[in-house]
Amino acid sequence: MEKRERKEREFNLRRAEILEQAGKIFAAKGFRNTAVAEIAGASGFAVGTLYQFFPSKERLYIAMLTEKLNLMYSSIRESVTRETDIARKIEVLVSAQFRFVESNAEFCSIFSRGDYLSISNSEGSTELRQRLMTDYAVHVSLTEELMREGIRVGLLKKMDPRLMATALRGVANAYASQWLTMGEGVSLLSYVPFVMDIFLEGVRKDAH
Amino acid sequence: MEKRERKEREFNLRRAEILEQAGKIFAAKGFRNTAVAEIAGASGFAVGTLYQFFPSKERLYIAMLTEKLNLMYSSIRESVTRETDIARKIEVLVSAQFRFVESNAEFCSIFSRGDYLSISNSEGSTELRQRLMTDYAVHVSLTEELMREGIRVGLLKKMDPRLMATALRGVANAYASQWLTMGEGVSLLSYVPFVMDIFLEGVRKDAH
Amino acid sequence: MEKRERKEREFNLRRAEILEQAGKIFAAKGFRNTAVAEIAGASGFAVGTLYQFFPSKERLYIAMLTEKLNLMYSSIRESVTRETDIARKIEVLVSAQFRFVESNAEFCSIFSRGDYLSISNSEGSTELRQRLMTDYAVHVSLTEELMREGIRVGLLKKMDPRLMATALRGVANAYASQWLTMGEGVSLLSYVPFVMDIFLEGVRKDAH
Amino acid sequence: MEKRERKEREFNLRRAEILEQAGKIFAAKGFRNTAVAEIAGASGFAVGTLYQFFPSKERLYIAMLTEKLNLMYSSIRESVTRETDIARKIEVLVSAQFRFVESNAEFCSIFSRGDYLSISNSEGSTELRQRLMTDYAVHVSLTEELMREGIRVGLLKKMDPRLMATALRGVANAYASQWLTMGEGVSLLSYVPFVMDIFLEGVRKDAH
DNA sequence: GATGAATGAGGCTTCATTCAT
DNA sequence: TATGAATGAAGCCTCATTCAT
Repeated sequence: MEKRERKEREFNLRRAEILEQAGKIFAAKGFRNTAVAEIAGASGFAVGTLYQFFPSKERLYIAMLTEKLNLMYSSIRESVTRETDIARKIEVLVSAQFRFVESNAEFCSIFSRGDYLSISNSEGSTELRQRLMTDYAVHVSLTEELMREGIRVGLLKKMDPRLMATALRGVANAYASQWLTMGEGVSLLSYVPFVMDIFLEGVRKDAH
Repeated sequence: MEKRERKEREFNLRRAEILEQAGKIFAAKGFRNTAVAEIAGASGFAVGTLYQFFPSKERLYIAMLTEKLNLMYSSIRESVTRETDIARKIEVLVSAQFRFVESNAEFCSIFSRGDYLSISNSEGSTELRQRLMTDYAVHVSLTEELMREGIRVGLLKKMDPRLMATALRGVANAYASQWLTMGEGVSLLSYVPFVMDIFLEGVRKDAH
Repeated sequence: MEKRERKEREFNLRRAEILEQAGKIFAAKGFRNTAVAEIAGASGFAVGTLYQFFPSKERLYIAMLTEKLNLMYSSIRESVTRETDIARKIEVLVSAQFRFVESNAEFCSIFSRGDYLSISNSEGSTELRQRLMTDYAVHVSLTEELMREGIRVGLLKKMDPRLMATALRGVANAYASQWLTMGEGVSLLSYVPFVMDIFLEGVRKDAH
Repeated sequence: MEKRERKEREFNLRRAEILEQAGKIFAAKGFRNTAVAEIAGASGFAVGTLYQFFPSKERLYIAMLTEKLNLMYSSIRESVTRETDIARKIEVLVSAQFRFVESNAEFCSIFSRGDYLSISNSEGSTELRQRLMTDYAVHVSLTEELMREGIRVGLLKKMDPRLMATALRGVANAYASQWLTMGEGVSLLSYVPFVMDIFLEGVRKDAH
């Protein structure tokens, strides 16, 4: 019987539609300023229907955040894996992030604004924090791993990989943030060379 | 008659106490999750009393944010002005920020979380955004100005000063953020040399 | 599908029930002295439910006032229109008003007390004032029109119709007010002949 | 020792000043919409000082109302007593009322709006109602007495004096109300002849 | 006696969640 | 299964009254 299967597909489609709309609205207005009714309206369902997909506003928020974030992390991981040269790997780490930010500007503003910590201090809060932290830690590990490899192969100087990783993320995030708020017509990707140049060579004038 | 003077001093003391407590609680729970009654309780006043110092929860929030931020900006500006060497100026730009972050960890987490955008879409919202933007723009200008001077005196290579300034802020903020969340026992200030090294020299291994 | 129709009917029934109870309580205690929770309780709904019918306490008050007032005005107008003789028209103007007052004693006490001006000086206030004034002006016009016609057909003496209309309303209102406050067992309608007699003939003893 | 005397005079002056300002503001905004602080400000005293003259907002309101009302009643009574002719007495009853309304327009609008019933249903309410009723009853008695005398001396036709009194007050009040709301440049007193004419002769055209 | 800052109960309104249809 | 009206707890703010100075 394929009925169950079709049902499940439909269920997932609806669930995705809700998450899609929720992402937009949460991104635009923040967690507390967003009413469940609004998300329901935007996704074409009744309020009560939302509660058949997600048991609470909080869990909907958490689901939206973690699923989308994991999309970003895995897309970055994939891109990096595809490269073999360590210099290219590092560059791709940045460009993959930038590509995601460009395609998900609204969503990313949640993080550039930190709204993800707006949920109450109840149980759910710590759970979300945990999941986000864990996912983030994985991403950080990846970056640090690349630094370590860079040192091993003689591309990078000897330095605590964690310090280098933090710096790289800092530069990348700064450009992403600036692009998100000031967002001129330019593509964020066009900044990748500058990120790499500053990160690798620094800004001091060469002594000749 | 010095009575008025004493009154005014007392008024300011109480106002400061409220701002102090409000800063802590807002930092911990965000704007929407913080109840006015909670701030009142923490600062030892009745709810109604708060409203003799601030006409609304929103204005209290705005006052807290802008006053504290300006404290940071002006302390940074002062420190920078005291130096004459451009390399030192840049270093002090970072260390002064780090010093402020260390002394105001809770407060700074508001920004590392972006909660400052949680206030409603009413009039106050745009006003706050304006003030914050303006203040921030001044700080950005200062950084860019230092970059420009660095180029002029031959310390920094020729590059868009804005790109360099963004990168510097990115690296500094990344270290500050990490320190805020992971906060080990180490002083944030001890990272200044690493920031400067990475920013100026980059992380590529020297060819010898 | 008649479901929507039934829903609408139910909606209107509930709305009417709320207006009914609101009318009673507002009449008894005035606008400011009446708590929304009280109306909710009296009409058997939760507080939040009221706000699905009326967007604010003020709008509920305005709705209650204007809808009921228009009921009175239109019932008076209808009664008057049904008559042809001008003397009868004038008499019916009074008796229709008295009949309404008898059936809506509580509501009318709002006006005999002027509570309708208790709402705040905000936007809503002027709007209500406008609507009431307009509706009232229409009623005054009707009365004056009758006076004018009375003069034309030779029933009434030549005098400013406005002065006569004001006097007639004054006498009628005085009886209604007295009945509302002192309200003995007698019907207010039984006073119509006295109103007419005094208004038409005056109280001076006939010279014979 | 005349110190006590001077004190008392001062006390009464201040008390009168407060009542004066309270009258204006209550008249303009109603009981519930008027803040004690506002009255204090207008009369140049601190809030706490008001409470040395009146134990509560409610009692201040009651004092203001009853004292001013008694002023009106007694001025009317005096004027009436000064006349000997019954026709003149009745006319003076109206003109004295009109004169008071003209000099105390703001205050009178309290009654033309019924705000005097806005105070809470607690103890004070019934007390105020009682006092107002009593005072009003005295005034009604006076009017009825005049009617009775008018009948006795053959000026008025035989009719229940109460019905006549009510009608007279109705006509007078209607003109006063209209003058209060529409208040053109004309003096209210100029309407006395019309009141008397309509009341005594009615509006029917004389058969000739 | 005069002051006005402090108090806190009480009011209006919002909105996440439930449940009868 | 989908709906959306009903619920009521919780939040922000006001203001009559008190009391330390």
